[in-house]
Amino acid sequence: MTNNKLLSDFKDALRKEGLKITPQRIAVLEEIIKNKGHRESEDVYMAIKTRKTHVSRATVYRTLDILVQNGFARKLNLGDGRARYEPKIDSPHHDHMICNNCGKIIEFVNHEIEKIQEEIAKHHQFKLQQHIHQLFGICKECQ
Amino acid sequence: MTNNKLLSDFKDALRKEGLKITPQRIAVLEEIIKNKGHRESEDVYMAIKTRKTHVSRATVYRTLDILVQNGFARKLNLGDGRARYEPKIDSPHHDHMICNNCGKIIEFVNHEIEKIQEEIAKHHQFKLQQHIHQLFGICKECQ
DNA sequence: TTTATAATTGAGTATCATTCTCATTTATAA
DNA sequence: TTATAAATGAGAATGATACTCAATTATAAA
Repeated sequence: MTNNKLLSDFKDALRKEGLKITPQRIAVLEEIIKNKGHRESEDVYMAIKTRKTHVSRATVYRTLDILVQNGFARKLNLGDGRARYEPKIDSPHHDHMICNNCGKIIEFVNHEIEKIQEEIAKHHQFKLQQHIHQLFGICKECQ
Repeated sequence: MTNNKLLSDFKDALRKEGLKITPQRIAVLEEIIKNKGHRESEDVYMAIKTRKTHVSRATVYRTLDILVQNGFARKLNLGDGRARYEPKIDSPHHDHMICNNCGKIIEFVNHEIEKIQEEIAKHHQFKLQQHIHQLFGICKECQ
């Protein structure tokens, strides 16, 4: 998926929701899909501010919410009090391994776990909507 | 494990750490092992305050940390900005299913997932220390 | 048992990410 | 071009948790 396609998808989504297409919203989308991954709101705010578009922290938070709500981004809670945002497009579902020493984030995918999860939910007649699966420890480089 | 045994274990742990045995610390332990599970700090604070021992929020937070550090309690991050604490004694390792509607917390155990997790970590030469595995959705009663 | 003292406590303040408020600005439909 | 509802931004509010420091207390030693 090209960035142009993404951009127009985002504009479509905004229209569909009755939201306006503003330079700030476009800038947040562009910053997020740069695919540096796992960005903090403050990060995104600073990057946009430094580069070109005038934006406020409030608008960054608001736009990140829109991105999450419309499936363009995923919001991660790594337990340190600061949310992270990653682009959701083109990236298959994955979970995260976080280094307790250097903070590095490694993505992992495991279909077996996904399957077992679903079985567990089913067994409890629980309608599974999302999940968080994070492994914390010390990465290869930090040992 | 009786509560008396637990109490004396806690006292031993405090001594071992060079910490003093205070009524406030004992009260926090007692409140946590009541096994209502998944207690918020504010909960614990109110319960102790209402019943008997004079205690402050600060001391509750400090003591909960001591309990976690010494393996008497586990701290949960459910993504809503308020930590939960559960007694760790006698309870086998488990993860949590959280109802997005009513907030109910259901515990689940799955050894297969634990095993796969370890394999994933090993594969990345990652030294696994803790993990978070939470399933969010709608519980049986809320459907 | 008393004393000395370092640890603990509590009240209130600080912090920090995030959300809210509301006056001003702007995108967009007509 | 205009009208207007939505969006924005600056700063204040929020809420959980951590910090500060003077007063209190547990405990080891006398």
